[in-house]
Amino acid sequence: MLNNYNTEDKIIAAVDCIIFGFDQKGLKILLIKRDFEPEKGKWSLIGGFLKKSETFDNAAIRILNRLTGFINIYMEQLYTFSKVDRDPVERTISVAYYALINIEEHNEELIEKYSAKWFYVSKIPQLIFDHNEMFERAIKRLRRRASTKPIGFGLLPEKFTMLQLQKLYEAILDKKLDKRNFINKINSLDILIKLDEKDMNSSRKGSFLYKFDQKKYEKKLLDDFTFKL
Amino acid sequence: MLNNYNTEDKIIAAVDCIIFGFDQKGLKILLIKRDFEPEKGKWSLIGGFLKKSETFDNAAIRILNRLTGFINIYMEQLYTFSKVDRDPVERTISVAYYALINIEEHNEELIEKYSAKWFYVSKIPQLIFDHNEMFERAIKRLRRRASTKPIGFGLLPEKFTMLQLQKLYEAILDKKLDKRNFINKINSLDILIKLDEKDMNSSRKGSFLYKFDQKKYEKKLLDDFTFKL
DNA sequence: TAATTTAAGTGTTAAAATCACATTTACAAA
DNA sequence: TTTGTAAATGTGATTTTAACACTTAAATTA
Repeated sequence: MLNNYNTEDKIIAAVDCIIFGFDQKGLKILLIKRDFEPEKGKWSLIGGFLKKSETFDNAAIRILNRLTGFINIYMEQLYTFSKVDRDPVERTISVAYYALINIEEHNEELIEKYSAKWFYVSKIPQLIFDHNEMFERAIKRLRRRASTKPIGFGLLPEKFTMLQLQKLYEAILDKKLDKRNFINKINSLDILIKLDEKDMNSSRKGSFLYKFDQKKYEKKLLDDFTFKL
Repeated sequence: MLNNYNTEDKIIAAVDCIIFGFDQKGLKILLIKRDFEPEKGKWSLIGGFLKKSETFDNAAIRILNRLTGFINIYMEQLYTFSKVDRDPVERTISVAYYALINIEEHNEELIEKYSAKWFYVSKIPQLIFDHNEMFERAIKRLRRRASTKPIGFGLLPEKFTMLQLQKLYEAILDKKLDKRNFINKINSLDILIKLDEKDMNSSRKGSFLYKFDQKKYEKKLLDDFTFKL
């Protein structure tokens, strides 16, 4: 005899995404002005509801894609939030994800269509529901993760300078780093490709561009290598 | 006008607990023989369903308490599993938690009542649904967490010897540690209280017992102290 | 009560990683 | 060709980690 769980409560499950981006001035997240009640007009994370036929990962990708147009970005499940009254309309649980995107490549039109806006992480407004809590957890996780896995590269353009990379890590880790020590450390990891090209925007001398060497990194992983910054 | 989410899918939400314990021979988890279909008779994590009126944390505590009688133990949300067909009966998502308990104090009767059994982590049988995957994720998390937070103490009796503590960390981290280096390291953290008592079971000389000094640890935390093992 | 047995307790040294720090170089613009 | 600007580069001091073996305390037994 199959038990059919008939007596169990059913609830609505949502997904919310903390989308990180990075520009010269620092780390940001993408927020939207909520266009429906409750809390219409307030700032909110990007979210949506789970369909019966998909996983939370699927839902997160679907939702992120709808807003940004991106299809292949770093995304990780963060935590599941379930305070009973977190959504005033109805009992809803929400699985939060965080994503890292290259801010230069996002789709302007979509951003506009959804009245989305980038906010520096030091200036996040009050958000609906428990979204501030979600953000706090996300940035904590990002800080830990970025110092043990090379996920940060997802926030940069494909080609970047050492200084950009350093500024990125300074933004993520929220502390100043020493230039020489940083470069020495990165070089010792030996997971970047130094290109012949230079970025001539920042100085007369120009600074060399680098790429992250995904293949080399994966090969090293097999050899018990750990990224540690 | 309040949107009421009427058109959204509703699903059943479950909680599953990976319960860690520790004895002289190593790290273990508590499993039960499932007494209802589907998969009746197979080994499974301890689980239950989320009620509309509780959070996942509440549900996890309730479920754990029903089985072990414990009320105040280290427990942490791990990950949310949502493969569409993970439960063959019905679409169900499950939030996994892991808990650390002092194996000596658990309630024998309850264990028997639920046909529960301890399994060494190196000898976990095939479990129902995606429970093996849950276990793998739990032990990975435990390993990381135990080396940055002093959670391991939850697995030991209140008073313990240095050797017990070392064996515990060897079991968690799954590697041999050097006795002198381990003691030096622990002592340098300065978060244990050395008692006047000795444990005379293990040797003629007897070995001193220690307690974890929660208050001192918390005070140090304020001072930007990090546990690192 | 002296000798034996057993695990507990204890420090030092070498190697590696981290940290602090200042000058030279390449290039464009004037 | 001189000047201005940011990029590029290396060394020594300090701290942390890792390897390693003998002495001590106490119960047991001869």
